[in-house]
Amino acid sequence: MPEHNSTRHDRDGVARAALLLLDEVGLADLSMRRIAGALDVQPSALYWHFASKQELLAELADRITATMPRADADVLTTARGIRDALFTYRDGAELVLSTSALRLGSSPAQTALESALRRHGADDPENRAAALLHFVLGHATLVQQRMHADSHGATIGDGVHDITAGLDRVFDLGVTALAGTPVADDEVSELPTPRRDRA
Amino acid sequence: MPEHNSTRHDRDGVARAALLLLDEVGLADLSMRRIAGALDVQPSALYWHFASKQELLAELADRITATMPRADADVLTTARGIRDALFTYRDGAELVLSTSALRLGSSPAQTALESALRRHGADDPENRAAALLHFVLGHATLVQQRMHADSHGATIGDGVHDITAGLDRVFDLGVTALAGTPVADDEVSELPTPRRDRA
DNA sequence: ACCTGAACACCGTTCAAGT
DNA sequence: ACCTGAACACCGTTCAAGT
Repeated sequence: MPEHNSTRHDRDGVARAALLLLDEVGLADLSMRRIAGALDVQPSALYWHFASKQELLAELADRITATMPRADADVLTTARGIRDALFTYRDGAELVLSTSALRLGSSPAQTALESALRRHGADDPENRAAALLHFVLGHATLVQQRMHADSHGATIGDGVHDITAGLDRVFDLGVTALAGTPVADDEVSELPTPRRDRA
Repeated sequence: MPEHNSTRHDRDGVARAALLLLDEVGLADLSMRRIAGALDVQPSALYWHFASKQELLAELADRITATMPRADADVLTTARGIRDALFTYRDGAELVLSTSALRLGSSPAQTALESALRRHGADDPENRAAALLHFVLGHATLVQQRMHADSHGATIGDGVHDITAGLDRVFDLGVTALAGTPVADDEVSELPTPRRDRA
């Protein structure tokens, strides 16, 4: 059921319609002509609001990653927040990955990871944050593609549960390992990390 | 300069031409019509060898990942070998990532990582291998896109050296962290679960 | 076994012209 | 400020027909 707006549109409206359509049809079928159709408008009309499809996709990627988690969360929670933001829209991870080639060091996601790592007392927080982001993007892209493939592919038994659970374990293991062991407790002047003496 | 073969082609020849063309024009411009043109053939001729473009791309991805490193290498060497295989062709990482949604647990890359992890004495080698592969794919995709973006984008000074070097550090840090600390040396005999009593 | 020729239903993008 | 209409140079895929 199309939108049928008799009003004219602005940049925000176009982006919102495109995001809705992305969730319906997926990235491969998200054409300028389809977006125009959803807005009851000629394809050429979109080029008043965006210079190119690439620019429109970049806007969508920015909107997807704009939903960033609490600023005071720990590393695992922050990483999960990023992953879940990518999961909010169909093919969100692939879209962000395709788009985030530029501006590698400045994304809000990487910033959030970096400060969480600093609170955690990890060494080399900049590079660790980058590695963590690369892992999350790769992982989320693969998981999302697999979900899509399973949904209309040959489903053998009910292995879906096991697969999803297994992938969640892979995610937690990856994030935990990449967060790193905090540096020696007595070296951290400002934020004394809890010592593990409960064994 | 096109190929100009007057002979007919087989599946292997089509795949090789496509791989060559991929390196020249990149994934976005790798159309069936262009591949056909490189072979001096009508586009429809390709459909005798491959059922769809998707199937052809999957074949290319398989060929890219078929170059796997020595079977007895350590984890870092194995991971670097996978990354370098992805770097062999333009957009190789993106292509493999797009294609490897299916058959997640059976790739030769993951198998190589898993046995390297076992030799390293890491715990939970299956999930670690998966996490490692996700990281390598995400990292390589981002690096490769950035290389492409830099090559015809706004280059500020000579920051390319620093960027590449920084990304290499991120890669090594990520792989090392994901490889995990080996379990205590004297516990590794058969497989008795290690008790952590070294604190 | 391998390819041509023609067709079908699509693409992104540009640009004069309308309101 | 926002859109139409028409055009241009492309896509992937199918299918009868050729050799």
